[in-house]
Amino acid sequence: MAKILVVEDEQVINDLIVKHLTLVGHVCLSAYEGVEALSLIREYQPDLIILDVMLPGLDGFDLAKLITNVPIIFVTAKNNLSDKLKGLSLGAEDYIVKPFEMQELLARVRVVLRRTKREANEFNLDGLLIDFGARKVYRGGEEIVLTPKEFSLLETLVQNRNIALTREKILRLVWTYDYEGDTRTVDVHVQKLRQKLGLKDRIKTIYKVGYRLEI
Amino acid sequence: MAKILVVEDEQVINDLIVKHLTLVGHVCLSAYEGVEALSLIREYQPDLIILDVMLPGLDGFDLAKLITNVPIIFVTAKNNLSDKLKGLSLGAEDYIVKPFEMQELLARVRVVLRRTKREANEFNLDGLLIDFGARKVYRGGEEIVLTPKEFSLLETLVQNRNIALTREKILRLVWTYDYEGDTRTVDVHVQKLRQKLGLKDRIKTIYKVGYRLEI
DNA sequence: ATTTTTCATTACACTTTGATAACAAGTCTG
DNA sequence: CAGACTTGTTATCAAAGTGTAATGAAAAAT
Repeated sequence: MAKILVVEDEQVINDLIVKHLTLVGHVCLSAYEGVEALSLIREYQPDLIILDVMLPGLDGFDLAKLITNVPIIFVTAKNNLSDKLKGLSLGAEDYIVKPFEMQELLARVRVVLRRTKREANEFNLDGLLIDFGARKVYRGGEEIVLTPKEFSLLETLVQNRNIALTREKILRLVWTYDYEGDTRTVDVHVQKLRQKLGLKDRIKTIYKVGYRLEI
Repeated sequence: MAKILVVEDEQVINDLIVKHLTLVGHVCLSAYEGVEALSLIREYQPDLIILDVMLPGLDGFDLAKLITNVPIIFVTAKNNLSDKLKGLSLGAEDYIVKPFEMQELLARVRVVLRRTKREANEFNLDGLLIDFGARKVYRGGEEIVLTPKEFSLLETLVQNRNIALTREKILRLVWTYDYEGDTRTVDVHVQKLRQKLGLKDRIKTIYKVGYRLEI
């Protein structure tokens, strides 16, 4: 399942959370204060952090500021609006107030993991399913076969969706960064994508600039 | 800025939510029951749905099952664990219990949008939203189509707002550095911007000098 | 080694842009 | 306030950009 770090100074609660998470199949790590948590994060790169706000020393909010790229669910005794806002604005995926039912925590963990996993691996656009792991694309269960270059182009368009990409930037991202070819090459591949995927309206041409995938 | 659909049968609450979301720059749609919501979703493709669980006819949970690809924040009066679990398992992005503080709702909306949309590089001027990443401009949700030169000119005016720019400087910034054309070309493009964007009063002419965007 | 696939390039039709000219309107200065 | 100069506004058309299909070389698969 997932590697989850539980940062909570009260040992009883920490153990309880770990026990439940382990029961549903996750691998857990415990930390009892902020600095310890930081080194565990660096060493083990957990998939999710459950983080108590009230910690001795470095508190949960300070810790959250130092973490990027790992989803966080805050846990706190304070049912206090400004703390909630603070947590959410620090990039928390969720916020849960003690006392909470263990079932609710588990449900929220499931949601966050489902989301982060799915986001990393696949993308849904109109009726089109893009599987980045397998580098395959499906429409209504049927695979649409893309060549490697076509898939890479689609991938960078999706990663930079709603952003205008110049042909030069696309060349650097999809081809090698020192590619010396014609920028018209990009055009031809974009046409292929539009045609194969039926994304005529989604992949917009920006005259004199490049292309943009609009979602 | 995002398109948000508010599905809530109590008009007072619906209006209140819409009011706050609009104040922070979103474009809102209201639905007062499930079937109406469905057709609005199909027609307008909102970026986010705020969905009351208790609805006449088709309820929030049933509605959620019919929706894919649009994030949902459930709103409900029931602070009831099994309902929360049901909502979260149906793929809700979040779950918020009445009575809630409007600030908390806004914070959760921000979190969901940050996650789904990725924050863009935007600038707000009067009712005008300039998205530099996408190279698009909106007024009241409607896109105003600018040509490449027009957008570049707008960009440099914004970057140098409240500074008087000579025509020569504008030529160097927007056109090529060694552009050999007439400075009257700048005038024509400035007129186009004033006309398209309704910035007659904002883009000031400085007699014998050039132009300045005043904010 | 032969066949198949991929993909860069070219060519040509079609679309969009925007520099310029020409005239109208506005602003300044003596 | 009149003339000189500056800026506003509109229309036009050459030049530049893009869509698309075809071609053949290079790479990959068989």
